[in-house]
Amino acid sequence: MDGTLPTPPKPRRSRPVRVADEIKQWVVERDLKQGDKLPNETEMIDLFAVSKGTVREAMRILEAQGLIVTRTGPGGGSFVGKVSADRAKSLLANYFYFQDLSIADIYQMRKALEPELAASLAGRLSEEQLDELQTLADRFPEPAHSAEEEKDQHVASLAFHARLSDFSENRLLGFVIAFMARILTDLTVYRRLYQPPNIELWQRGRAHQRQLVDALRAGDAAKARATMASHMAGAEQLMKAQEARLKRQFMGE
Amino acid sequence: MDGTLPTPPKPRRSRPVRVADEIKQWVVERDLKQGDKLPNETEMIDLFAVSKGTVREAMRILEAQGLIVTRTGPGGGSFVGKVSADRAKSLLANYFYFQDLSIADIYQMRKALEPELAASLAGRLSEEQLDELQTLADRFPEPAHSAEEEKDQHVASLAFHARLSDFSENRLLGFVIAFMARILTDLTVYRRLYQPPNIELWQRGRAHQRQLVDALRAGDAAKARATMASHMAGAEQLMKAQEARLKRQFMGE
DNA sequence: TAAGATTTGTTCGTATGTATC
DNA sequence: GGATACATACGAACAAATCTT
Repeated sequence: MDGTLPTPPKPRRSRPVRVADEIKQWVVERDLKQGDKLPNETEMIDLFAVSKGTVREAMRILEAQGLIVTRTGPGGGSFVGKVSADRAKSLLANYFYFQDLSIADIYQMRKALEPELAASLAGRLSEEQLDELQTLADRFPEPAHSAEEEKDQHVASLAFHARLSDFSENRLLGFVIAFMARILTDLTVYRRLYQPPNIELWQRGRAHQRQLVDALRAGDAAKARATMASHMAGAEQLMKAQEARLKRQFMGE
Repeated sequence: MDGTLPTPPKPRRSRPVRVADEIKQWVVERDLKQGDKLPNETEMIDLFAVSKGTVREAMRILEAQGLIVTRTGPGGGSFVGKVSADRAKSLLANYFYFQDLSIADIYQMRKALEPELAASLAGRLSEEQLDELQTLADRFPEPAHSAEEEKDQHVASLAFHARLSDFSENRLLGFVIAFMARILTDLTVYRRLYQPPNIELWQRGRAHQRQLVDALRAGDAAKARATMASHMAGAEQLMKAQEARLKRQFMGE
């Protein structure tokens, strides 16, 4: 039976896409590392037996994924490039653009992860790193006078968390936390949140950040975790008051 | 002062990249949704005053990010496309290809997130969903007889977690958990892990999965969380025995 | 089944831009 | 500044896929 295939749903990948895959494979087979040079256009044309236009489209595909970079001129060409954290966040943001994320969803994650991060960093940061965090936490010592200033304070607070995530040795944990900070920052910047700022909660949040730096300095993992957990609970309250679905934006780059 | 700009370090984005950005903006301005049609090639050429090749390269960039899909023929053209979870995972995997992730890193995350997922699903799954999980958990009732079978069991176990993550209403939480399951699956498939399988730990893990389904069915969030936490601790032990850096592969699609 | 229409897919030739020497 | 080695961009032609009649 079934002598004829029922034409399986074959999306028929175009030639540039196939060539892009072949190039990837070519790179993997040769175990090329970041910075290594790929064949130039004319060599690619011979290698994969396609025209220049097709090669170029394939290169754009790889470039869009951050896998290669290209330079013109002598000594130029295409090179294996390391995908940057920033680009990875952008590509991921494109996905969540189509999802229906709520503030509550993000804070469910933050409550689970940020205390973990805090605990794992206790006693492992250098003086410089601690000082930098201290500086970030000490910005905006005065209560906000305007909605605009309120917004700046919130962005600064998120920057504190993003910086903290940079210090994590666990790249996955750090990335996810930084990604959430970015989403919340975009949300804060693009929207006019904060009609009725809750001064008291903000003050407590800032106090938490300072306490956290102290705990990190003292190497007290348990206290760092508890402080962060408390901080997250407060921040969540603050955000939930402004319950909003995340802005759908065709984000880029 | 500064009558002349000091020519900031401008990487000079190529024309296709700029056009891709313009198209994105064009789409956002018109608030196009998934499935909406974009102008065809010739219209794009007029619209952005570039050649056909440039338009096509720009389209490839957007396509590589999953933002558009393209079909040939009458009624064909380019359409706004929803970024699939699978593609998002692939793009993210490209980033972590260049990072140095350890088993311990992933399990630090799993221990924090999977119990949270379990708790949030308690009492919220349909009979069908619970039965499906039960079926997944009941596969491989016999202890593994070979390393190959051992591997299959591990992959099946990860499939259980991946399926569980699909049911989460928190898309971010679900995505991150599914992503980790995928990384671990790839790791298991591509590597010959499991020389000395620990039968007892595996049995306990399978028992945990069944207990978890029971707790979910009973709507007992606390028990679901505790069971999952215990399960993660066991799985971590099992994996750490095979401490390995994650395979570096130029992953794709 | 077949022909025609529509739209993307692919190639080639040529010219221009850019960075290095 | 000129030569060189690359990528970049354009335009015209043709091929392939797919829908309609």
